[in-house]
Amino acid sequence: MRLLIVEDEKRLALSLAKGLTAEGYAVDVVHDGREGLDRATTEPYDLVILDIMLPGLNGYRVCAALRAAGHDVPILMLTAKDGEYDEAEGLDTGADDYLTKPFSYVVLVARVKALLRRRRTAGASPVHVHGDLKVDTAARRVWLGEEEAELTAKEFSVLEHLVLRAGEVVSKADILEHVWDFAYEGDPNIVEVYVSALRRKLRADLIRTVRGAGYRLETAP
Amino acid sequence: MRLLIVEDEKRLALSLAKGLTAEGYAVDVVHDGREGLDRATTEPYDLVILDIMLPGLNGYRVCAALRAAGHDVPILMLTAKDGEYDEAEGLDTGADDYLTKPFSYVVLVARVKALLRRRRTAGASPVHVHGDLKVDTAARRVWLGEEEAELTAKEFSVLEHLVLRAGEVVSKADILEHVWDFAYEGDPNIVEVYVSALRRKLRADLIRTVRGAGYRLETAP
DNA sequence: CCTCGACGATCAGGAGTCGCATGGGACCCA
DNA sequence: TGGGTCCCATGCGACTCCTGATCGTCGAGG
Repeated sequence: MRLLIVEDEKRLALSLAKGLTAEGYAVDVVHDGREGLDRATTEPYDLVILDIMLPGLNGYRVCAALRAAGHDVPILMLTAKDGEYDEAEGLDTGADDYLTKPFSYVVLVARVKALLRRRRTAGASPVHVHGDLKVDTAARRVWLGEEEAELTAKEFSVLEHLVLRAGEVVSKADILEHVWDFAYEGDPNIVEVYVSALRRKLRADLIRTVRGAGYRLETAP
Repeated sequence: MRLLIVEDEKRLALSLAKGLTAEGYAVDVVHDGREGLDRATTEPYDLVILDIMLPGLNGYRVCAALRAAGHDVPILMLTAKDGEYDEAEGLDTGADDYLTKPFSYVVLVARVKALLRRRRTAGASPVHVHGDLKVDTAARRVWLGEEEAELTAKEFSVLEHLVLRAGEVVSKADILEHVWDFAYEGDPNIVEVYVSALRRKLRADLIRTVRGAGYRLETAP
């Protein structure tokens, strides 16, 4: 799951990014509206956290422009508490939810999770079952049969991405784009390393290699 | 399409059942949470309409129990408008959508249809069937009858291109352009090589040669 | 009906690519 | 400072892909 934070208050942006990264999300941060719009249109984010008061292009306009361009990525607006900006206007321009500053970090995470779950296309349940594999994306826990597997954050993210598209072939480039953030420029070998780890910790035949195309999580055992 | 209604207000439950039956759905009704959970785990429903305030086991717990058991049937929650129950909590436990009482019948039907549609489009990958040939482009898998065929990346690409234009004659130049780099300058014999491989791995008469023009995937056996 | 030429099919082998495993180093957090 | 995660690099093994050559087949015209 990959998030974009568009927020010009750098301290806030940084602390959010840090916290959400710790939750296991891949997080990118930009500080003005124009760049936020560029990024959101070119990179595959699962959610955008969008401040309203921004240099360059304000949050409303970024939001409206995204919707106009046909992007339906969930957008969580951050509004100032003084009511100078209207939350209803935010929802009107196509935002999915809003949060009034100041807010607690716990609330933010809850909203983010709720939005991701609500918008998820492939079955809204946070629990995915394929054969004897069970993945709880909300709790970030994995079971193989009765046994729970201990995965690292990245391992889980890779597995999550495969599970969300179970049965389909997912290319390494696709996994890279969704699981790693913008700053990453390494080679796709890293995906192989993580798939290898998942096979070792789970079961080797769970993730099939489709040579020249990518990986596929097997649905039928 | 088979629906389960778990709702203890018998008048409401009955009127919903009647209406949805008229829409062409097969509808079962139960009046308490425990029985709802039993039914939902043992019978194959396409959607569950679940009231929150229920005798026996409340809606949240039914929903959570279903998810925990690995069922990903779409769940539409019915919540009381007084906010005594939290809609966010409903979504947290794994519901797909919620509706606040009182609601109009039209809205309910719309939501039901939307949920069923969302599920269908999400799960369905583009599968092409021609005679006993089945090609799943998302999974990159090919079956001939019951037997799955193992194709290499290039073989699959060539077949995919033919399948997308099934019944039409596709020239070798056309295949070259789409499957190979546009800059490819090798000789067209390469296409013949791959068609040959496909015939060997699938069935010889599946791909017809049209001398001087190209190849055609047979649609009728 | 036969012949010949052009087009297509098939085969095998080597070059190159792709994927896997592994170990080590950088970094972070306790 | 120590444990753990994450990323990088390397070497190996296996498979794919393409080339070129030979063989087969179709069909038009003599």
